[in-house]
Amino acid sequence: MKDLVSACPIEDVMRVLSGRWPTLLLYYLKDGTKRFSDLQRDNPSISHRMLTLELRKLEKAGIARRTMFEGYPLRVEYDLTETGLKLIPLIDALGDWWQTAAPASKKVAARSLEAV
Amino acid sequence: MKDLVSACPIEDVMRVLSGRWPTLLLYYLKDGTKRFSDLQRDNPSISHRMLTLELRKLEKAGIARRTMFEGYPLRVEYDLTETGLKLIPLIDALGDWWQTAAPASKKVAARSLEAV
DNA sequence: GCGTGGTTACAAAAACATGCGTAATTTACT
DNA sequence: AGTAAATTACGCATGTTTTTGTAACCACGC
Repeated sequence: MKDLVSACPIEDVMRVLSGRWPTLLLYYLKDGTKRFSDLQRDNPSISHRMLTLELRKLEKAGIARRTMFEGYPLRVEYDLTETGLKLIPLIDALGDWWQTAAPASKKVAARSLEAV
Repeated sequence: MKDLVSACPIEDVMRVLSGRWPTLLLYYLKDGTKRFSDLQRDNPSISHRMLTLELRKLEKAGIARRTMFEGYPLRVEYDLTETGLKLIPLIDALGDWWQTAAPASKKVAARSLEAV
């Protein structure tokens, strides 16, 4: 039986941020409150199933907040918590690091291809 | 292995850092040069195969450097590149963020995420 | 035959996609 | 007026694909 909360905080962080979607969603949510359908439009390649699952994960981790409005058609809004907002500059720093550091090996080619 | 370059830098970064091992290996490599067997000892729960695969990934991403010495028994050493070293404070910042921001609710979150 | 750093083939698990169903109200069509 | 269809944010069942794990084997020199 594994440890539920690991000794290393980095392990815990990566349990939340790992994968294709979490940081991307952060990236879109930083612009402000978004509805489910907004996020779908922002990132058409995510399936609606993944979108719900990932949003729940972010919510449970205290990064995003989910607000549901009564009535039909359904309306649900998502935005970042204080904690989530603090995460943004850290994610950005990672992006910057990637772009500035060791450009040679990374920019193998200006390839178009599946842009998200 | 998938190509490391896409439209969004964050996507690229996470393609390298996602998963259980990359950041952990970073964490151990930051202490200095390590041999394959050192890393195995540092983190006994990683499988032999995963360790080689992850190390190759870090190498390919320009984060770690692999130095092989001729002769037997084989000797291979790993350490961080300049680029890799620059990544360390960013990873640390993520760890700090996790610990400082709403610590109580997160330990709960980490637990419930496992259940999912 | 042990220890080193690997590889290969195969199995298991996790991540992710696809398509259908649901709700109450509004719009559109006949 | 009456019916059909669209809307929204999901849940569920069932794929497919990707990642990770297991185990065995290789090379070599001592």
